[in-house]
Amino acid sequence: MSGKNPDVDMTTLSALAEPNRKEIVELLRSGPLTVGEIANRLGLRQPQASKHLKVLSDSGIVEVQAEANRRIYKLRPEPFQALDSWVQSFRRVMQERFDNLDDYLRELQNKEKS
Amino acid sequence: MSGKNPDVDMTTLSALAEPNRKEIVELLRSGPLTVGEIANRLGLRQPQASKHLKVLSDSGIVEVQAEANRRIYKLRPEPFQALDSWVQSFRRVMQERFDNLDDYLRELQNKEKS
DNA sequence: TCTAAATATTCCTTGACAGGAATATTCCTC
DNA sequence: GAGGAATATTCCTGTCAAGGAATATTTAGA
Repeated sequence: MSGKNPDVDMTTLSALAEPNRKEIVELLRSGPLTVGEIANRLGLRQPQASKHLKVLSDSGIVEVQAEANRRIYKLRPEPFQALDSWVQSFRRVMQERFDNLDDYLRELQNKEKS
Repeated sequence: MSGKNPDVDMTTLSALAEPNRKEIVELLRSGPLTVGEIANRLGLRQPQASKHLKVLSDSGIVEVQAEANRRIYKLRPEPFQALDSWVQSFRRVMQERFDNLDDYLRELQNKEKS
């Protein structure tokens, strides 16, 4: 038909595919945080927190603001917008319309099992 | 404030975090395909294609329909819906509103650099 | 300048995982 | 039922990434 589908950076996905990093992202949803606070709230050791934050930072998910001794990390909007666009490109799949007979029959079969 | 945020299964993310698997998913966006077709179009060897499809299947991203000799794989809507909900829970981040002074000042700084 | 706090970095080890090659399994056709 | 096509599975190997521990770096303050 028309133009290309939106894409999402693999580094975004692989960064989010690590449990601790995903938790960091969830945590930062409510606002910027310091490395120490992140480590504390998630029960991580400081070096691991720093390492995970570096990965998140390298992938552009997070940005740093130096505040004297501390580094304040916050989420960046772009990766989430890109991820959103990408997922949206599957709206046809998400609609879950049963357009053809095969799907319809398989759905009937499933209902019979219950 | 109110209820909990939507969550997304880690297996969904880690399954998608592998380049070949993501390509398989992109490919299946246009419709169900056979293992052989998937392998051909993506330049994969059949066993690797099968293995990746197993991972995708285990995570619920994909489902199989046996058709005699062949196995037809197609996308399942649920993981994408879940991923969509999850990303939507970051809408505040995605809006990129500069609600506070800090952000505003940093934005000014960036503009001065150019 | 010395110290302490906050953070980043390095080195090491271990486990997970992806690819290659070979083989097993299933099903159709003759 | 023998052979071949399509797919799954197993075994092996190498790579990469995460955690632990130690150390380096930066900054504020006395």
